[in-house]
Amino acid sequence: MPELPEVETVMRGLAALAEGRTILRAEARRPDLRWPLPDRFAERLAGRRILGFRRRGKYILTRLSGGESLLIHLGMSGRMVAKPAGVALAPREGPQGRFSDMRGNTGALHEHVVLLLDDGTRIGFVDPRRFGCLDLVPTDAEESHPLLAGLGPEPLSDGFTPAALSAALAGKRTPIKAALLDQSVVAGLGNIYVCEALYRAGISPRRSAHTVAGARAGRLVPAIRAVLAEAIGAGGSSLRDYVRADGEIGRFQETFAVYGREGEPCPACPGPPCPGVRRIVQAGRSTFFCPRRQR
DNA sequence: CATTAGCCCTGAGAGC
DNA sequence: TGCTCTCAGGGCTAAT
Repeated sequence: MPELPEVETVMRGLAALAEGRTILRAEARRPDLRWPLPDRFAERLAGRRILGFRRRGKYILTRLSGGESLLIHLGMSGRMVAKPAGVALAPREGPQGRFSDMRGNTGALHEHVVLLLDDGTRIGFVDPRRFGCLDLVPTDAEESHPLLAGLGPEPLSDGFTPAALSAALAGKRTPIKAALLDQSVVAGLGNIYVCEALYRAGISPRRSAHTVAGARAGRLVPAIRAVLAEAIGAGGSSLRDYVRADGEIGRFQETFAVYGREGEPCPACPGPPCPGVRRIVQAGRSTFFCPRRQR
């Protein structure tokens, strides 16, 4: 479930491995991702130099020579699995399975796209559920891409202020939980970090979005910032491995106060009268919160 | 226009 | 042991 911190971590890992390198060859093994790969995708990548990386919301933008950028979205289950130059891809156990192509290269099952770099690095886009997508976009028009055009402010940027958030929430009658998942309100939050940020800010996920203004918005903005910054700083400890050869999935849930902790004591007010962490369903998705601390 | 339900997809885990 | 069922959810489209 890559949200902003995981995408940031993956992007940094890719940058360390691939910035300045040239794509010798690309393979499109399965074009039917969330949207079909663009025409002649693999051919258009070959020979390009990788100039730099940036992140926008949950999207990675890879600036290439020739005036185009590679847009990457990891969806729900997407990973970038990299084999650094000169390192053999370690055999891997488990349900991911393995395969060998006709050249003898091995990779994980569901490896839909492969980039081969000029120093021998091999980067695979692996996405079992295929909710992710890849596209090519003119670099000078990245922000006009249909998937990026409607995104709200970056939560870690200066533009994300309590006043800006209040303005974006004004008139919205939906629960604040649903509003924060709306990428046009703020870009990059997913279910986990919305739950955690609302907990830190002491705001009920059921509260009508337009009432989050003034002091509440003043608490929520720094709460969002803090939880994202901590998650990034924690190494995306869960997902730093996503860009490693072994594709190991790290620890995840240990750092969370409420997410996935239904029935457990609230970290801030353990014991009665606090009923502990509750789970409700909003817009078809689980919300975890402390009903005593969050109002 | 605002909001919600449905859909896509596969693996993990629970229950029988 | 092995099957079936439920859940996970990002972001779109269709329906309300």
